[in-house]
Amino acid sequence: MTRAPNPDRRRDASRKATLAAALELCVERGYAAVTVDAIATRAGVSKATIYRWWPAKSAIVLEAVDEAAPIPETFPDTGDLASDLHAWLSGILGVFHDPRLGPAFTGVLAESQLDANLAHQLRERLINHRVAQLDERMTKARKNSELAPDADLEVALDILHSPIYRRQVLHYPLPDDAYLTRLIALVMRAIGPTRAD
Amino acid sequence: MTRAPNPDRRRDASRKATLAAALELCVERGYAAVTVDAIATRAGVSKATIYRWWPAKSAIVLEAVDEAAPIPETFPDTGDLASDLHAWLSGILGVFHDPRLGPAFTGVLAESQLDANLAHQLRERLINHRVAQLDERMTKARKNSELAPDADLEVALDILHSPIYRRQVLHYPLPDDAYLTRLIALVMRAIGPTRAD
Amino acid sequence: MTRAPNPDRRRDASRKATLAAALELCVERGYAAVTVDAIATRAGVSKATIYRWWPAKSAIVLEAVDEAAPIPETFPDTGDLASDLHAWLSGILGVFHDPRLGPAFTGVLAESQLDANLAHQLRERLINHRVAQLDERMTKARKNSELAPDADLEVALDILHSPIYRRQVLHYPLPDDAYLTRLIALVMRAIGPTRAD
Amino acid sequence: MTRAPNPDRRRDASRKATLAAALELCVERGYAAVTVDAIATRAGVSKATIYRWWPAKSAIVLEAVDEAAPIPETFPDTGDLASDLHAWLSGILGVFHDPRLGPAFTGVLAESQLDANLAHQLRERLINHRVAQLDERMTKARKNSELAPDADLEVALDILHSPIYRRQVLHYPLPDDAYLTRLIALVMRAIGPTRAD
DNA sequence: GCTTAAGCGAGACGGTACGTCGCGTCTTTCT
DNA sequence: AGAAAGACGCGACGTACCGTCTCGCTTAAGC
Repeated sequence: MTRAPNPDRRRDASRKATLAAALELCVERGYAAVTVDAIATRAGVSKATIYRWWPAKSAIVLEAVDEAAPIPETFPDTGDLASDLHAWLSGILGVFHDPRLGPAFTGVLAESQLDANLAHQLRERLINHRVAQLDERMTKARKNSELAPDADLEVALDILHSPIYRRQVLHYPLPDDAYLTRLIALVMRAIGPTRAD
Repeated sequence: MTRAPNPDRRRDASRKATLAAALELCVERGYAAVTVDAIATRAGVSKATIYRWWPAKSAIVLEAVDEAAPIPETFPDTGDLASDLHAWLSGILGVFHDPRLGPAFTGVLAESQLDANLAHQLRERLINHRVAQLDERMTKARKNSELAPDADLEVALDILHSPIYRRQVLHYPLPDDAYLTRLIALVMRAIGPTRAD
Repeated sequence: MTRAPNPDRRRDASRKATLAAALELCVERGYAAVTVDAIATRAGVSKATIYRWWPAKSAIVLEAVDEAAPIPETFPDTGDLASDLHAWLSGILGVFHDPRLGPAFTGVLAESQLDANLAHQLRERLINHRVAQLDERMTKARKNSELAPDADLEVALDILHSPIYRRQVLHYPLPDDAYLTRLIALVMRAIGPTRAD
Repeated sequence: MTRAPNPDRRRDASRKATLAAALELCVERGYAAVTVDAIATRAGVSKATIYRWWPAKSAIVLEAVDEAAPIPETFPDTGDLASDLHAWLSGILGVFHDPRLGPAFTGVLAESQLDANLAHQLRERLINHRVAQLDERMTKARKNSELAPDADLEVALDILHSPIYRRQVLHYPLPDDAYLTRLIALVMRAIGPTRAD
């Protein structure tokens, strides 16, 4: 039984070096080809130290992505919902296209599918609070009559995000701006303010 | 260079045993924990034979899923588009819930995300022709004024499928019937013929 | 370069606890399975402290054995050389059979074989002065005509001790009393005074 | 549970390369500093293969020494027992002094002390049958009146071998020719033909 | 009695070897 | 020639110990 280590005594330099090395290696070799050994060597950190603080490669990369992710966790609010949504979704796509984060994030996403625990971490650290913001904005919009009073926000929200994942998983090209515009248009047509004006 | 083997002399019993073993093991241990060695042992087939005919575990499982998948490749056409869509999407979800296929399919899907080639195979063998059918049905519906003449079918199609994938990847619960109903309602509101103004 | 520590300020409780822990662990797990970490934990002493005062596990155990060894460093002299030798050799065997010291001593002995420095320490601290006593006694005996005047004491001494080591190394059963008697008889026949011709 | 491998299918080249590498590395670095990894690398053999056939480094080195040991398993018989013994013991010492075998044999010997199983192997493969020969020769000599009829051969045999081990363990210089002569002289004086001629 | 420098317990760390596992290739023998 | 059996080289895994280190805390000597 290896006792739990004391986080207070953790050396932050090793932690940072590990996360940085993980991201770099994902870029250079692709997530699947990255090994914990390679991360340790690149970071100048011992494997024991890595395993002391992370259970697996996926956890390292997840934390690295979380830490390095462009922070926009607050939803834009320009008053124009459609364009706010566009900006928001563009932001999400930005992570996939980011040369430094894309390969890493893709890898974690793939592994999440086979690892319920990792998926849980991923949702907690990267997804849920951002989605909550979107939800809030939409709810407010519905109150403000920017949306139909009976708009099914839950489904709408799902719809807005989901195509990114399907395309990512099946290696279809990710949505571009034009696609986003059409997507948002379709959704607004379904849940926009009742056309009875 | 090992010459390509002659498929005519291939022993079909070995092929079937391999595919069956692959599916069983995915059920028992989960896709990630299945190894080619285990498949070979379970199937009573030599590893050399397996590698003669498949490049990797993922290819075996993909073929096994393809072969065992409930075949409904033809789109239902009851005249009621909404209910046809519901049936169709239920069918897709059936593969995920199928106790024999679910774990295997999930695994291939996950690995596809990291392997462009596998994703290509997956689309070719399991996805594209089915989507084409859906596309055809929708196009016909638009012609028949079951849908708005300017309905953005490409996006609509995407939207209908995508939530399954997002939920699958992030380990959210998969859509149930109620959700499908709401999803289809939303889409129909956007592209349905209603706009009788 | 870490400066040499000041022995005056050394905490004796830590030293004793370390030596005791080392012996206990040798008994419980066998010398080979004892680790410095385990000694430190058991003794409630930090590893830094251990390495401040000892270079390695072997040195700790050697010191522990030295300290705990039944002290009979003075050679018995009852006038009967044969029985004195018997008593003496029994004493040596006692260390091997001592439940508290045996495993530890065995371990140090084994490691000595691969570590010239440790062997040197071992001879200095545990062996040489005792052998010197035996030597002295034998020389006196030769002077007193208890032994032949031309007795080859160096070889005789060697012979008396050596079987213990050979048996120890090769895991033959250690000499028992009967064996000692025969051994001493043989030696006395070779170097005893008998040759009254 | 890894099933036992089939020795018939074993690749002899790998076996030989492993044994050779083990011996070389013992010479270059000393037994203690040799690692299984290093043996594998030097031999161009995988670690898995090594562990398939040997349980530990010590077993490899033991087998290597056994295989490479100068074969004289037959006891010389020139009619002159003393000189035969001298030749025999010189032969044993030769293994310790052999630049190719010495370090390896020393290492196995040391480790035997801590590993009853290894000691058993060592006795079986290298020691017992040779000692049996010596025993036979001595018994014959006693019958032929080259030795006293009541000579205690068991002890005598022990005595002849043992000093080598004691000196080896404690890093005293190994016996040289002069010492052997004196040792044999002493033993012969004890068990030689009764001086009443 | 106050400072200060050492010893100390705790335990994280970089390193290195361990013994195992899975991959994809190969060799042998049988059919 | 295809296949079953399974040994092999490779390389990553996750663990264990080593000996060093950094951190506060204690503790005694010198002011």
